[in-house]
Amino acid sequence: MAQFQAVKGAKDIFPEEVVRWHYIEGVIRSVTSLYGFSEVRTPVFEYTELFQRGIGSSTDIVGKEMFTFLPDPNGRSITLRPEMTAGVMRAFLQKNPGAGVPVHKLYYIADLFRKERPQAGRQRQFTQFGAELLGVSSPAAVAEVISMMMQVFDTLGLHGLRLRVNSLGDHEDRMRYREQLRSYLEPYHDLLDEASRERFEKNPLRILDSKNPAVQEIVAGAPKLLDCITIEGRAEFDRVLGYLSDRGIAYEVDHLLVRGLDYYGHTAFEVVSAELGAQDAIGGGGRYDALSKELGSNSEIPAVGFAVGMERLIITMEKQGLFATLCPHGPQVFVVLQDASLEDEALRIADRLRRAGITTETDLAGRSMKAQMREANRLLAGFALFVGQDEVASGSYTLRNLRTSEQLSLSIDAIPGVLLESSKP
RNA sequence: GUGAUUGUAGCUCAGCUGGUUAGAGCGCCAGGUUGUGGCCCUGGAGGUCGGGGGUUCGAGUCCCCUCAUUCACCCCA
Repeated sequence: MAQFQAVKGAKDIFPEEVVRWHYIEGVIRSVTSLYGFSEVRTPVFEYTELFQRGIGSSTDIVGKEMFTFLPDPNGRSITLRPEMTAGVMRAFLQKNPGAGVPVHKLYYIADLFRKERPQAGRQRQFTQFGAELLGVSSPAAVAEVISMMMQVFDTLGLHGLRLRVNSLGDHEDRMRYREQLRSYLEPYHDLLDEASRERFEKNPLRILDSKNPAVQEIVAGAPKLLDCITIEGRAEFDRVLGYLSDRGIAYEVDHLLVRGLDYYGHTAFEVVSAELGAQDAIGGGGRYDALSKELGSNSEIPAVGFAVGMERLIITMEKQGLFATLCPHGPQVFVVLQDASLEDEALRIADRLRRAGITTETDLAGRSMKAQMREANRLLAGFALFVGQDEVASGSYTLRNLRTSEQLSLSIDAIPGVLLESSKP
């Protein structure tokens, strides 16, 4: 047992896996650029009030999951970001104070921190890929954002994901619905579990997405949030659905979908993967028109966005065998030296090959030739180049093709050409 | 925060109702091939059995505490 291990809920990512991240990040960068989104990077910490105001102090995230600290005795409380939307909006408002807001399209791939108990698909430090469309939140804008998210999944080859959408209406709609839901649940009050009873007082909407089967049964007959929405709101939601159908994006309207963050309103959505176990949401998002004012802007900036959990994405892709094509490639050549006295010569040759643009490795540990050859094989090197007394004396080096086992004797000057030629597809 | 689970070699794991020097596979190193890999054969190195305490003639095995892991609740990506 090592004396130190990674902090609970934090993971090391080694090269074999980093390859996967690079691949996914590449797809994200290309798809987002197709939609005209540009990357934004914001600080990993923010003043704590930003999250209290933005996410809402009644949420679990703010209530009990934040890594918060005081930088110095008289300083302001600071928190490691538990999500990106509040920070991106803050950055945007800081850069564009009070300006008439044109459309801005931003995306990010960022590390976040939440002090939860780790479990499958949940870590204390995790990464989200997300996008924020600021300045419009029209049905077309909502559809655009959902469409981009789905295109990323699609390009990665994911299948069997379910997109659930719902409309949370505006604030008044929700207040109205809240009362309807309360009066519906009233007679069942004693049948509800403890958590649901508490929500009955504080935030009855959260009872809708309870995992407790008994509660789900009760909730199944509850009035629908969608039915409390104004005609205009309902029409907008239908237009979003129309755009999705139009683009061939499958969805299901889920009346029980309520997102946990306070700033969401109107359209909300979530994508779940059957491969994930209990934490099955791979991504989610919605409209958050109210956030800008909550953060002190004097004009409301309509906005839509989503976030996708990178680790959950990777788990799902792994389960679906989508990394199979990602084959590792070794160095083009491994320089094998006969004995330690030739180290200088071997390093000179390696240096020369690298300057010629050839990926080259050599033994740095003074190991036997057999061990060096095994290493070359393990690394998936294309060739082995032998550096021995004979070669140095004659100036003619032995180059062995490790795939075909063919060997050639070549002058150093001829080697780069042969290697470059052989690595062409 | 709550519940359960697991913790033996670098890795994946065996170790029956407590009984002498703790095992396997893979990996690693060396040799079989004194200048050559992948397959095969032989040998070798490597373990405070998570940590602490207790019961016992005797504990990897039983009890308590503790730390860590994993999964679930909660919540969310």
